[in-house]
Amino acid sequence: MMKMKRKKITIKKIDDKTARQVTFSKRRKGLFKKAEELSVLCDAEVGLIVFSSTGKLFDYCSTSMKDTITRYNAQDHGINKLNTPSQELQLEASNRIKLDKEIADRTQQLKQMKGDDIEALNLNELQLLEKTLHIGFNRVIETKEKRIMSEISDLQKMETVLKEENKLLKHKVEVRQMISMMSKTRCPSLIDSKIGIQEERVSLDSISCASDPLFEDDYSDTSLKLGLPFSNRRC
Amino acid sequence: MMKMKRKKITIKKIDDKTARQVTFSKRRKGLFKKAEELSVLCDAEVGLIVFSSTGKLFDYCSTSMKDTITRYNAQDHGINKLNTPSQELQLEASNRIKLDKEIADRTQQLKQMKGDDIEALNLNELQLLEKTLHIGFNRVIETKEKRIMSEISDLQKMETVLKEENKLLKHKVEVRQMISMMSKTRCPSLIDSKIGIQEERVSLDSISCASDPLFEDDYSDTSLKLGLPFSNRRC
DNA sequence: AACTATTTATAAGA
DNA sequence: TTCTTATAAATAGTT
Repeated sequence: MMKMKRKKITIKKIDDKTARQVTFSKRRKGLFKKAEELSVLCDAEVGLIVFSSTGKLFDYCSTSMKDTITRYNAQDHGINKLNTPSQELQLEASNRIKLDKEIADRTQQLKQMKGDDIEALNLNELQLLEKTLHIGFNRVIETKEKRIMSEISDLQKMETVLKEENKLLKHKVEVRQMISMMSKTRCPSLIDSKIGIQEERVSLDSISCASDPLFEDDYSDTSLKLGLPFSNRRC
Repeated sequence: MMKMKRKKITIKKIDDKTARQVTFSKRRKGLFKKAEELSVLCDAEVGLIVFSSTGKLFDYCSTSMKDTITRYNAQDHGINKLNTPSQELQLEASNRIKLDKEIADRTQQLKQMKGDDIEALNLNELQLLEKTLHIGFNRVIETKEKRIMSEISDLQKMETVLKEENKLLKHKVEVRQMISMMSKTRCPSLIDSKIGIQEERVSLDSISCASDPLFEDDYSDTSLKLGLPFSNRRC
C-alpha cells in the first residue's frame, strides 16, 4: 500500500541491475511496437536491432533485415561494404541508390509544384515554377472546357435524336388510335373484332421500336454517362 | 475552435498522403527518441534504420551502425537462414520493379501537373488537378512576393546606409579642402610647406575610410547580390 | 509548427 | 515475470 507517486526519470544508465533488466524488457517491448506501428501506418521500411547489455539479440524488420541492410549500405555511400556481396549485388545496390535518388527528386518536385518546400528556392526558381504551374493550369482548364463543350454537343445531338424519336412515336400513336377507332366503329361483328385485335397487336409491335434500326442501339442510355459538374473558372 | 476529440486509431496504412507524411515525422521522432533512451537507460546497443515511403533514409545507432550490423551478422547464424545469392537477386529484382513503378507513377503525375497526358483524365480528375495547381500557383506567388518585398526592404535599408556614408564622405571632403586651403594660404615657407603636406596625407588616410568601422565590411558590394527581375503577376 | 485532449507507455509497487 | 495504477510521455486531430 502507500503507493509512491511515479516520478519523472532522467535518461541515464540505471545502476541497479535488476531494475535495468525490468526496464529493458518493458521499453524494448514498447520500442518494437512503435517500430512496427510506424512501418504499417506510414508505409515505411523499418529495421531495428537491439543487443541487451548481456549480449542477447532482439530484432525487428518490416521486410527482411538482409534486404534492409543491403538498402542501407547502398544509401550509405559504400562506407559499409562489409557484406562483400557479389558483383551483381553491388551493381544492384548502386542502381538502387540511383532509383532512390530519382524517387526523392521527383517527390520533391511534386511537393514544390503543390507549393510545399519552396522557401529555399530563389527568385528565379520561383518564377520558373510559377510559369510551369501557369502553363499546366491553363492546359488543364483548356482540356476541361473542351471536354465540357463536347459533352454539351453530345447532349444537343441527343436532344435532336430524342425529338425525332418523339415525333415518330406520336405519329404511330395517332395511327394506332385511328385504326382502333376505325375498327370499333366499322366492324362490331365477332369476325371483324378478331381482325381488329390482330391489327392492334401489329400496331403495338411497331410502336415498341425493337425492330427499328434507329432505336436499336444504346442511345437511350447515353445520358447516364454524363455527369456534368460545371465549375466556375477561378483565378 | 470546435476541437473534435482525439480518437483511438487503428494501425493500418494511412490513406491520405499528407496525413501519412505528418504522422511519419512525428512518430519517427518519437521512435528515435525511445531508441536512444533504451540504449542509455539499459546500456543496450541499438541500431535503427528507417526508409520513408519516398525512399529517404533515417538512421540511429548507439555505437556505430557498421559495428552493430557486423555484430548482428555474426549472431545471425543459428536462427536466420541466410538468403542464397539467387534469392537475393530475385529480391533485388522485385524491389527494382517496385521502384521503377514508383518512378513511373511520379513521372506521370509531374507530367500531368505540367498539363501533358491529361486527355485520358475524366472531368472529376481534371477538376482535382486544376485545384491542386491553383493552390500550388498561389503559394508560389505568395512566396515570391514575400521574397520581393524583403529584397525591397533590404534595398531601402541599403539606401539609408549609403546616404549616411555619402554624408560622412562629403563632410570629410569639405574638411580636407579646408585644411588644404589653410595650409596654402597660411604657410608659404619651406618648413611650413612640409607640415602642410604631412597634414594632407593624414587627412587623405582618414577619408579612405579603411579604419572606419562603419565602412570596413562589405556593405558596398551588397547591392550586387540583388538581381530583382520584377515580373507582372499574370493569370 | 503549435496546441491540447486523449491515448499510450511506463515507473513504482505488489 | 506479470499485474496494477498513477503519472509521464506521445501523439491525433485541429488550427
